[in-house]
Amino acid sequence: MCTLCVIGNASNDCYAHLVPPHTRVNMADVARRAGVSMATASRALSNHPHVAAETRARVLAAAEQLSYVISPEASRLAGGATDRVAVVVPHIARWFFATLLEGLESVLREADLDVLLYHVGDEADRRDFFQRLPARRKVDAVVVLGMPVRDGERARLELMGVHIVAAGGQVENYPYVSIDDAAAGRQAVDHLIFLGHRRIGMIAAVDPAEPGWPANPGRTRAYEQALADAGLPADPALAVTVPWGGLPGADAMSRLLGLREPPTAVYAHSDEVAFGAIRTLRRAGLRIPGDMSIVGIDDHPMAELAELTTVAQPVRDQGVLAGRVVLALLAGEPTAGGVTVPTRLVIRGSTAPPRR
Amino acid sequence: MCTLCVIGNASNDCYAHLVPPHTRVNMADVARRAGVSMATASRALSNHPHVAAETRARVLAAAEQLSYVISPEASRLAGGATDRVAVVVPHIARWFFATLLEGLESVLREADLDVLLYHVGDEADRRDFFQRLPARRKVDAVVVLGMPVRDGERARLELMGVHIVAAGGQVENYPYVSIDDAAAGRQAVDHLIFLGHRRIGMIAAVDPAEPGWPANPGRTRAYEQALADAGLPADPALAVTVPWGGLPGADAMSRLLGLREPPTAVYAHSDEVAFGAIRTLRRAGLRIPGDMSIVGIDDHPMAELAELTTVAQPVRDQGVLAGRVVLALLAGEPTAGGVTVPTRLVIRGSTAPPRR
DNA sequence: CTGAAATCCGCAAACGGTTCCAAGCCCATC
DNA sequence: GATGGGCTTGGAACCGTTTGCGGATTTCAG
Repeated sequence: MCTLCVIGNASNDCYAHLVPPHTRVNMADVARRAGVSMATASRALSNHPHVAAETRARVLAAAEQLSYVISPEASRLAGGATDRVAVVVPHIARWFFATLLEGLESVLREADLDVLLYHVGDEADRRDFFQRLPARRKVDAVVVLGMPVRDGERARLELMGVHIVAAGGQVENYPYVSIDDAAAGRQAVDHLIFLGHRRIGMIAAVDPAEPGWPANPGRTRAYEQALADAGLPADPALAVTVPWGGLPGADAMSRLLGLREPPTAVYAHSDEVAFGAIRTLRRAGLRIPGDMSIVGIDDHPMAELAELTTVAQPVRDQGVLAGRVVLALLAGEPTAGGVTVPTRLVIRGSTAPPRR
Repeated sequence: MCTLCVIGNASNDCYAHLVPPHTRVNMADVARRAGVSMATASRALSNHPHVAAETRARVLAAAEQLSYVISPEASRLAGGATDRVAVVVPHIARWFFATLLEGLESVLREADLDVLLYHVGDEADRRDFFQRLPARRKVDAVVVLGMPVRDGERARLELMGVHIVAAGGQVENYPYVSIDDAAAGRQAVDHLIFLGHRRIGMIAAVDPAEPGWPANPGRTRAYEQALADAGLPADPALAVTVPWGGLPGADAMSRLLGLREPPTAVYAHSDEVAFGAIRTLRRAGLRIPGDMSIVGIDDHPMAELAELTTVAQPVRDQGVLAGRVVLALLAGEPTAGGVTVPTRLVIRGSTAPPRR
């Protein structure tokens, strides 16, 4: 049955009772109807202790009957929380960030917190965001998704005076949740080494919107380290860095194929980049994994369709965990400094021992 | 130079002057410093007319020096707008919706409007959203992205008393921006027919979160109509409907291949579904387009990498246009009832004349 | 130089809640 | 049977802006 319904309508699609917006009812109306003071009404509605159960019920009933909704502005102004959290993302449309966001939103929504979305893409956006702090005074917490934050920017952020949480990124100054990039990279490269590859290429990706920044350091270091640990020579020509994306990935693979002595396997920093690489191989008439093995990171949904071996990371979960951290912070509970979620190698059809 | 800077710091990375959050300055402080009343300060800050230029400048200067930020709550409470718009999406992480959102966010952000994100996925979410109207009293407008809205739900939405805009979907009751699905479908199917295919399959997709709803009617009708117009027989076995997604797409193609007389070409309602179909074909050892042509709709970024022929729709643009409509509505300008953006066939390597 | 019109500006009343403080009440304890 | 203490409840002071209204000042034609 419709929870707001006055007339006991049994249908869930009861829309009859809701008053039109110009008939704004406020807490005073509710209080009057319940025969209590506003103070009591306020306490009853916001679940404060020290309100007689019977009184609370009466207030709640009155509120329902009037289909009263609290004014968030007034509430906040008078000292309450905003019940809003800002989410800052460098890319909205990329699978990784969108999925992170989806997980985060779900737990925030469940806790009745509103999500304010801030897209901070290129350098201009950053400057604007951290300088103007458009979220200032508007939120109880801010979550930074998959995005490095510079020292100066951190200083600004902190001036907002709210909780800060990081997820899916390389920020460790705040409570964070992310994977261990170095470990993930090792899983990928070690797999290739285990298969017997000795000449392994790497396609590293940098954010096209932030060309100045280095590619993911953990994933890069993992490659170098794995090679070193296996006693394999490090050939700088085998490591190519391109902007993030499928097409650049395709280019990168072209460069690798143009080498006098191309690799027999390639480790890509991300699945999307790997997909591009695959296209180049297919166009070149090369077989995967026969002529070339390739492994990515992420386990993008398309990886399964492309039969791509990859290192899976629980993206949505990271968002969910970040949301829980926010909730804990808001509740004043102590939280662990950071959470690292595990990754795992998913072997599909794109990797095999090198042809001898 | 830093726009907030009091001390004339030439660097853009000047963070020194911002006061910590506990030193909250309010408009009274600004007014005092500028030597005017709060009323004048308010008018100056919100760009009202009838404020002497010199006075305004003085107020603005005072505000800068104190690094004052207006309290949105108080402002709203006293009668201003919320400067927030709710965006309702059925899926956050899918490319189509995320891209729409990205476009929308960019123009809203530019207009200094905040974006409140509401994920309304399955039936339970819908019920909750439309019943509780969690966005009520919180926004100046709501944008519904790529999502049908039932009549009863519309009634609820309208009770919010704010502007409503639809984008990327099949809603025509509000100002909307979308493609012509029927036309897009025709472009895809007509292309196959033009190539000489006479036995054409269709993979229609329904939202897995809303299994009760039909697949996109425009795209379905386009298929039937195109066949009819070309004088081709309509074989019901050739039209299979599956939940949206790559894996279901793969299943669908399996079913099509299991037919006594399989099609020579397949029209998929969306690229993602087509990708799944492609995997099945590849696993079956069939060649594309040699043994089977396939065309999708969307021009997903991956389509280029998969060499998929598809009907491109300007997704981001639809979001941008929807944002402009919101702005116009908020400004009180009259707006056209709806905008239909064009689609175009992008021929890649997945289609060719049937083998004879 | 004068008077009216056009601008500017300040006062104070909302806007819709939250919460401190104190008063009223009931009940158990001494 | 009085006293003390714990729940409940109401009164009222904010929270930080916007804005209608009226007074003050400037502008400009006559």
